[in-house]
Amino acid sequence: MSQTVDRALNILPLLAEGPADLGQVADRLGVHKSTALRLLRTLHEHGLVYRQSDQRYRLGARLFALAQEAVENLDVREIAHPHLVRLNESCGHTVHLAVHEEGEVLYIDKVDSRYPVRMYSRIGKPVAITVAAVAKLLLADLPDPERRAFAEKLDYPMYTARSTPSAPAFLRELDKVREQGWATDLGGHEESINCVAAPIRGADGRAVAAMSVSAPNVVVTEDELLTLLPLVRRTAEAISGEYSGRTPTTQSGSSSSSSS
Amino acid sequence: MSQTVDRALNILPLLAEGPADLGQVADRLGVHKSTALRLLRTLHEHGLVYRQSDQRYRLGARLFALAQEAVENLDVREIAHPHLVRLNESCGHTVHLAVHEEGEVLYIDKVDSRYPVRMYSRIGKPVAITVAAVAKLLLADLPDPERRAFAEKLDYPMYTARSTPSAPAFLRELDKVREQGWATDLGGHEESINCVAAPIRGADGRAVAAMSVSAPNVVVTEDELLTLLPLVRRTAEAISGEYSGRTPTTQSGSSSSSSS
DNA sequence: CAGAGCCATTGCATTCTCTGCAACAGCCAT
DNA sequence: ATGGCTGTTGCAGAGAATGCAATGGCTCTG
Repeated sequence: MSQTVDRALNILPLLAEGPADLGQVADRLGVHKSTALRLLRTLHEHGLVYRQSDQRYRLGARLFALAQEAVENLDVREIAHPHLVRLNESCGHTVHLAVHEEGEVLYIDKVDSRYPVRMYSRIGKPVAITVAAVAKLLLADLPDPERRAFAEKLDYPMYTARSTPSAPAFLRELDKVREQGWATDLGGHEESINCVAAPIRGADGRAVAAMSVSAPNVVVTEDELLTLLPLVRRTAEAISGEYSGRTPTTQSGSSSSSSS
Repeated sequence: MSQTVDRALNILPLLAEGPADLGQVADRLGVHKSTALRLLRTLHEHGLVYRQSDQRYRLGARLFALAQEAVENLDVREIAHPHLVRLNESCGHTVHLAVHEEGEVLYIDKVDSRYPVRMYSRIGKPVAITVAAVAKLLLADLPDPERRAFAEKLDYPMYTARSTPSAPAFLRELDKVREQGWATDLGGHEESINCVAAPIRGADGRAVAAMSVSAPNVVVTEDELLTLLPLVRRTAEAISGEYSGRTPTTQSGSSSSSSS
């Protein structure tokens, strides 16, 4: 809608691939160097772009701050977090919280007591939408025609032999998920990883988020993981209750701490 | 430099404060609603802004993805990470990695084996620049006049009684830090938290990053924490060596995994 | 049920901003 | 020195963004 802004914003994903100099940016944008320069300058002033010592441009620091503020403003996350922690404490497995946004499903929170390595790297990342348990729940909740249209547009990569192979299979799966009110991913994305998920619903009954517990085969079998289903569903229910205002919000939110 | 882009980008921090509707955005931007609408649309198309069900706008998902890619492209981080993990394994405390960028010092990595809660929330967040050990190291490395000018412009909030109170005190501290090649933060930000930090230097000797180990008083005393100093410095040295190409980069980088 | 009021949205003419060009400056390598 | 490479700036023209006013959808109210 706005050419200038459009061009400027196209620079961001471009730089996300790696640092680039003025010429490269101008070329890939299809504009004159001077134009690219001015766009980069504006981005720079806003801190979205950083100029490193070799004069090349990189994505800047403000981007982190913005992304962080964005995630902190998601009220579902705020409410859900203590529940996720509690669930994690009682079962020990990885717990995820995800939402549906603009055709993508992405993690907005995660608690993992065992593998702290690179934990943050998953938050904000779109999930494998055709296989992830949380994705199934969120998509199953869409109105019929929309769901159908969406399923048609998807790719169905075979991450493993148990991945969802096609749109019809996916739609069948969604029907089942909607029916039973919970979902699983049994090795559909990574051979050795299973998940159980339950939806979090707002006051109007629509799924606003979904949560899941994931564990590798080597720790618990599929059957053992399914044992946790009632607990997961209860947790999701508790969050739903609080989110939709039915429950008086047990205690106040968390605080923060810090260090250097 | 570019009015349109400038306006569009001003929307982002505005929305970071919380969701807003078209009218509010237009007002705070000082432009006509139709203009604001078109800007928001453009941002929307790029996924930087999300329109929630009540028609109000929020920061969008793409922001996460971008911030994530940005952080993954920071090569210091890539190289440092395994070292940080190893250090964390051997001492058990929180380990941070930070860089200096555009007048801010921010964490770009963190390993924390004990408190998985909200781990990610610290990454990308600007540190308390007047007290954090990593900030002292990075600023101590600036050329004299620049350092001086920068120190003058800072605020010196008294987080605790031991916070750096003023620019002169800060500059003295930086001199000391530069002298000794390492830094501490002893309760300067949070009464009960101490840190020890060491710089990571590139081939030209300039500090490209700094790392620290932090622990609360209740776990280890100041003196005990200082015991770790040699280990921290050795780790920083190892990372420096690898980053500047002196060391043959032990093994290859990491991979990724996933779940749902 | 009608009507008022609010908000988002659109078409259009005007105007102002952005664009691309060309010239300039700094840097490195030849 | 000199040529080529990069980033940078001034300028005039052109195209794009702007604000206005009018429309359409919605909810709240009488």
